[in-house]
Amino acid sequence: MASSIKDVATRAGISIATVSRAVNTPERVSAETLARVQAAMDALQYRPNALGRQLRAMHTGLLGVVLPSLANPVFAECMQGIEDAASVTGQRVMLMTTAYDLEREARAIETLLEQRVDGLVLTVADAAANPHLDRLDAEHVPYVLVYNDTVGQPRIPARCCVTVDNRAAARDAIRALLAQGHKQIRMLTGTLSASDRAALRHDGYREALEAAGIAPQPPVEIDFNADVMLPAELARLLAPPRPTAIFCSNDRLALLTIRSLREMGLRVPEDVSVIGFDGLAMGQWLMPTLATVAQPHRQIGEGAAQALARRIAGEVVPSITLPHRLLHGGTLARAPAAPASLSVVPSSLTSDTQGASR
Amino acid sequence: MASSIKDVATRAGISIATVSRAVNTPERVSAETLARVQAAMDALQYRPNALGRQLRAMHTGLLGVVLPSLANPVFAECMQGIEDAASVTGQRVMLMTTAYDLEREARAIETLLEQRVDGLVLTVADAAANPHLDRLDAEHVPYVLVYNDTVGQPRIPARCCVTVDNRAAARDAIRALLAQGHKQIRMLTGTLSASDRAALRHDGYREALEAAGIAPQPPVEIDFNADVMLPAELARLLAPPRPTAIFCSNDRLALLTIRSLREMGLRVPEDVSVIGFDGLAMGQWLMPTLATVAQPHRQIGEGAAQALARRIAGEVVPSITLPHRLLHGGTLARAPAAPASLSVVPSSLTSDTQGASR
DNA sequence: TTGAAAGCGCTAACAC
DNA sequence: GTGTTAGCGCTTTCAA
Repeated sequence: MASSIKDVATRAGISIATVSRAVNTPERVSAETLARVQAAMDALQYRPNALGRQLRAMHTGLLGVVLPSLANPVFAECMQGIEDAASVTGQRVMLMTTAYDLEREARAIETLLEQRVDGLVLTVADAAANPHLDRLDAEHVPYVLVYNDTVGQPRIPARCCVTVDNRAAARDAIRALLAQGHKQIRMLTGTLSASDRAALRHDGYREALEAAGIAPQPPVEIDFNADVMLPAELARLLAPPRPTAIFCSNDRLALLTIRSLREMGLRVPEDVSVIGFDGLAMGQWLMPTLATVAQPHRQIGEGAAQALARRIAGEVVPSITLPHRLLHGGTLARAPAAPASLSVVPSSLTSDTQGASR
Repeated sequence: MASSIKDVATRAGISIATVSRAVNTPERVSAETLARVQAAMDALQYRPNALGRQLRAMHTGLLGVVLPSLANPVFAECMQGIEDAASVTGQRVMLMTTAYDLEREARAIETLLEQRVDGLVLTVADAAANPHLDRLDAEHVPYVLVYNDTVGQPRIPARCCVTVDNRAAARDAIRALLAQGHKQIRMLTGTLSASDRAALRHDGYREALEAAGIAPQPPVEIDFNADVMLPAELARLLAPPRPTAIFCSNDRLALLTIRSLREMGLRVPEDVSVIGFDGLAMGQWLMPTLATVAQPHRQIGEGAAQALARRIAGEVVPSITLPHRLLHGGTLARAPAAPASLSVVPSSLTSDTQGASR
């Protein structure tokens, strides 16, 4: 049984109030008593009980974090940023993951609020249409969104998002492709309707192409969690007019694409250029390095924790748009004079069903 | 101000005891009062305060997690496993990261214990020589280690580790290399003294080679966090007798190695085979896929959470050794008849100091 | 089936 | 500089 303030008081032969002062405001305690308290605390291995303190104080110094999954390095890095920033100000962090499941999201928020976190950092599928956020607003719970991007959207009141400018970032990616002479640029994305930022990235894709006088092809949507590309999907991705470059809405998809292309005998970047989105550290360990639009995940997390701290303090905090950075990696090269021909239908287009059947 | 049990009681015209029962043991409350309590709770948006409950109950249902960093996908995945398992039993999870810093480790543990977590899951640099673990033992705090591997070590009492058999796993990696005709096999590792498991992997490397009648070369140690390989390190890695295969103590190092080799014109796996350790999901998205010894990170996390639950319940729980899995990826091929010659000293061996100077 | 009351560990207002 | 005491929100005896 852990010892309490009472035990310390008894042992030091003083009142609990003085022990409390010794712990929290030692300057208001005489040197002599302070020493006695110290001795007692050491002897008893006293460790203040945060629960008692928090119950009394009506706040906890706890931040609740609700993210889809740590298996995605994007969120893992962001979480690290949150933790870093929180630890600087002595806040602690409670994490719950949701796998984008609305019901788990609800439970997570509820649990965190029962624990009386001072505020929440969260990522949801679509921030403009999330019932839980409406409730948080109604209950005046301080919260900050990460990655969700409602900045351009008309909302009153606006939600505090810490994010990059997804649309502009996507435009930059496409422009980098255009600058290398690419005209046929296809987009590969996770389910558009399931992610506000994916939709925004698609907008950027369209805009950049249209500004260049090129008619964008419809994006190829594939299941967010797949770790193989189905033959049908690959076929759609390469359907005529054969693309010389592919813009993927995230790095994971980009890696998957590169692999699929190579398996069917296409060279990256000689035959097809590929650019991703996220800037996973890992992409830069590869050879060739992955061309991508890097998001400052760590800073997104840190920024969110800081913004949240201010919201908790009662400030009105606007959304924060952090700069993205185009990484001109080795998977991006000049467009080939003529698209590589696929004389033979590669095996992966016909027989790779077994690997894909999970 | 959030409403409390007292508010609900007042509004429902009953005592707080009955409200408490309505929440926790509704079967002991008459249907009629239950309805009244429900109505009051809804009207007041009542949310039970976990702090009060926990203070009273003398346990919290909180698990403390202490890990080096979530930027490392190994720990991120493990953390996801912990969270998954915890959420099944209604436990919640508080995370603190340490960057392997002993002082941060101490603070993290202290903070978590002040919050009265029921137990801890942690990874430390060297479990056999960690002062904090000794204190946890002395205070009878339930805890479980992940990745740390003291299984083979004589210790009384043994610490509960959830891990793979690092030594055997390394042996398997080397055997796979031997089976492909490799005779000159070098090992690349992070600082050996800083990691009990790296040391064990090195043991496995030595053993497997010696069993095959081959004298192992000393391992090449490089800074754990570097994201470029220094020319001097690369030179040591390739020093005669020129290796035809390289065993890296983790996947990150393996990726780095592959990149460095390719930059100097060596082909992987044609000239040099590379095998890693960890089984990062990402390694399988690459082309060629990374040969590696996969650890079941998710299950390690889940297993730890479950083991911890049992320790909290008072059981004595032995260490758990989870199976590793050899992934025979594309970066591993038959040894070349003669090692590739490096006629010219590649530029990366002489001039790449700028990239490395961070 | 319900209520009164004690107490979990702590802080802060107030009195000395 | 120190002590007394109320009370944060909750559960759980014990009585009724």
